[in-house]
Amino acid sequence: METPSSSTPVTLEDVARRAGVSPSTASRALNGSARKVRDEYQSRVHAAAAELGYTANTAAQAVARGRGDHLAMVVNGINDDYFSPVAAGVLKAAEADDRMVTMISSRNSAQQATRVVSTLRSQRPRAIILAGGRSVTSTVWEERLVEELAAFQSEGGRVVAISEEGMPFDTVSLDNVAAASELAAALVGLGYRRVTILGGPADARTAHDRVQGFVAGLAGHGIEVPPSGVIHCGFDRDGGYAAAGECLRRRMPAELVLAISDTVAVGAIARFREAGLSLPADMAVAGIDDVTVLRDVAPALTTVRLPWPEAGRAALDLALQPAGAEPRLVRLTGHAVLRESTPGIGGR
Amino acid sequence: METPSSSTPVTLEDVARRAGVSPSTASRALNGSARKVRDEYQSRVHAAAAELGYTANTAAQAVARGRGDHLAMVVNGINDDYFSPVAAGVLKAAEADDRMVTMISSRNSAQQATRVVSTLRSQRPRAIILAGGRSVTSTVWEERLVEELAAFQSEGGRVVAISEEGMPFDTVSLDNVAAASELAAALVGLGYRRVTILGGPADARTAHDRVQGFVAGLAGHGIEVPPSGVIHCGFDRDGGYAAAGECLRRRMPAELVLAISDTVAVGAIARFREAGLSLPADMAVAGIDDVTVLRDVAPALTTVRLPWPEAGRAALDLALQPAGAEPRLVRLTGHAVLRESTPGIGGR
DNA sequence: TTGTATGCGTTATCAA
DNA sequence: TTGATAACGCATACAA
Repeated sequence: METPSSSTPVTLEDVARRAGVSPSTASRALNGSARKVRDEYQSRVHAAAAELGYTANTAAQAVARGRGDHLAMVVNGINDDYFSPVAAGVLKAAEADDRMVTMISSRNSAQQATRVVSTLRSQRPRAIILAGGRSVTSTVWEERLVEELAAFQSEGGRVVAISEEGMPFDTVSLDNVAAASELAAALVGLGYRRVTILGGPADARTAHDRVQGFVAGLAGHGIEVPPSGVIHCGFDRDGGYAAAGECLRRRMPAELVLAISDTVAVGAIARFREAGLSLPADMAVAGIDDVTVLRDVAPALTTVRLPWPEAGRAALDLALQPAGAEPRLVRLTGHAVLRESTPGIGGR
Repeated sequence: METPSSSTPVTLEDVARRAGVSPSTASRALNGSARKVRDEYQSRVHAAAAELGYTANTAAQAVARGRGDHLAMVVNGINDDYFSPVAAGVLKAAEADDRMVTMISSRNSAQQATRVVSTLRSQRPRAIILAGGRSVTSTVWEERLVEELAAFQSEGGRVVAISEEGMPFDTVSLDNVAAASELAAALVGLGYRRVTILGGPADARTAHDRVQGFVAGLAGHGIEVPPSGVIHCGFDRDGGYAAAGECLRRRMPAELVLAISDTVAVGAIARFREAGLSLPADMAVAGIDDVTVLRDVAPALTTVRLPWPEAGRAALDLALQPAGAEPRLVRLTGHAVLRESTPGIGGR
């Protein structure tokens, strides 16, 4: 209960001395594993620790044990106040487990990601969680990234990737192709025929898969999307805004716009509205993710609900399990949620 | 360039041996401060480090130096995919500085926050950033929290609070009273007279200040808000939704609803719409924060733009400076942004 | 079960 | 400038 106005942290030795036991006993009583300490000592040590305001030095523990106990996560980038659903999912799960997670942004670049993983590695965390961010064709830097992660793993760390499959690590994958495909199919069912796809960055794996899913889903119902029917853009609101502008400029004959994400969809909606279109009457728009912050935009956005919280949970669970002989794969799927932004077309 | 498939991290000693120098020299060449190493050794050590793929063990450094170099941040809570603007601001600034920040949620409770700070303390971070979350009347747990933080500071750590003033630490404050007041005044200028306030949690300091600002701003123009004109609710979308429901139930004669935050406002909008009201014709709504994800809700939300990115930057800068004799205070202000959700009333 | 001694990877001290 | 040596705070193998 003391708040020493002095300046040096209380150490385990201080506690031990106060409790009249050896440092090892204090260690076992406080942070040790199997309870092998006499009840009397146990309580005396705890009392001493409380009185002194002792807090274990996790850095020292990490040195002694060879590895820390916290998680590290690499996210793609940080856009003002919108936080990637992936990151939120992991953070939420970590919150439930009372775990700390160190976050760092890869700034949307595999090169930076490599640097960043190297830095992360120096923290000796229990696990590194890599959230999204791969590109279609694996670049040199991406190979270096995998090497760096593999090195971390071979040192005893755990690595788990979220989003795209194909990395030699435990992976939680959201089936982007299936998600996009299901959505596309559902919308064809509502009568839409002429569609334009807002495809995000051409080299981003997630975006690529979703576009592919859209195309496949449409093709399954006899609708072909010409290459010109896919407009590439940034993966955010502004990207969608710009792409919608492009869509208008080209006077594309679309009655439905399929965006690779909700945020892109929202940007598109803003642009269309600015152009004087009335939504959803003049143009239907759908996205993917089911970002809850956007539940209340008008018209309510048709989307695919992706189980981000579950993905975060799964990633954490994988991270806490010891590594298996083979990389594990947890595959999660989403489902289309049809709302006002795609009321359907009477026709055909 | 090697990726050892073995299992033990490369240590400084390995590097030193490889370079034919002592560990001390290697340490100085790689992580040391003042350059006092012969050029030849310098390059030999760096070469060896690169060849071996050496990464400094920050945990060990933290032990040796007595303190780590990363930042820790306590946020209020994590709501699905919406991330507090404060946290985003700090993270963004950290991204620019290439710094890692360990995040942990206080789960909206001072008691948990105390626990959490204790945990954080054990990491021996360079600084702890506390984002919001204080209550109006300081509770016992809040006192404990301050004690805990003070202890951390007296051990050489830095503490900086964001949001409310009044803590004995360096603080970045967003003037909530002024923000709310300015908004209220502007809206009175648009002709609104009958207003209901969606006030958030009665005991949350930020919410309290904003309500106070609303009341003051209205009072400045001769408009009194009776106690019944303030409806308390959760600090999130669902809180706003519920409060708007309450507002309808009580048949409050409002023409304008002032919400303490954009998310609360959005919840309210959803509820009003559900009730068949046409916005903004039947009801004007305004919030505070200017959350960019919500820029595109329809009708566009009138709000107060708060400089969260700047706040994050300022907090980081304070955290990196050595502590001063007196707690520093950086005061930031926001400004009202009038948009479609409050078109104004011709009247009076 | 408890204590002693040693080690973890790095930095700081102090001779050389 | 460099290098041996002693911390740093904690965990653990081993002996008691």
